[in-house]
Amino acid sequence: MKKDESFFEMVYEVVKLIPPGRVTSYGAIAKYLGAKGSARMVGWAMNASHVMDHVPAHRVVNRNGMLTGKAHFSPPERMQSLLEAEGILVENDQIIHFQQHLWDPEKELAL
DNA sequence: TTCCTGACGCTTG
DNA sequence: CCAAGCGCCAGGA
Repeated sequence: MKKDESFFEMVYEVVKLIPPGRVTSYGAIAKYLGAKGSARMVGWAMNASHVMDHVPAHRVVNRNGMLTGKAHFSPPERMQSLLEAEGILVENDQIIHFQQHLWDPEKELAL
């Protein structure tokens, strides 16, 4: 992997690799990047994602499958709409069958 | 250069 | 079981 890029750029690549209808957690990405304890960095990177590149940040949620970052979308409901458009049911800002849609980079990419 | 903040996660009370 | 606090790393002021 390219490590010359900033931390958030690496996060973008992983998020972009998330297939439609799948979701992942900040911690999973952080762990995959080696910053297992720094899930916040992933979320922080996502915040800049909407400014840097078109990253499917709506496919990234916290470890509970809760749309904690929805507030950063425009409008916030956009996040849930995008997820439901991919076949992911969301209720009360929480993904239904989160584990079922979970896409773990360490498992899927099996690096 | 130093201090503060942040779309999280885990441990402890 | 529910609530609160600390720890993580990087960027901006």
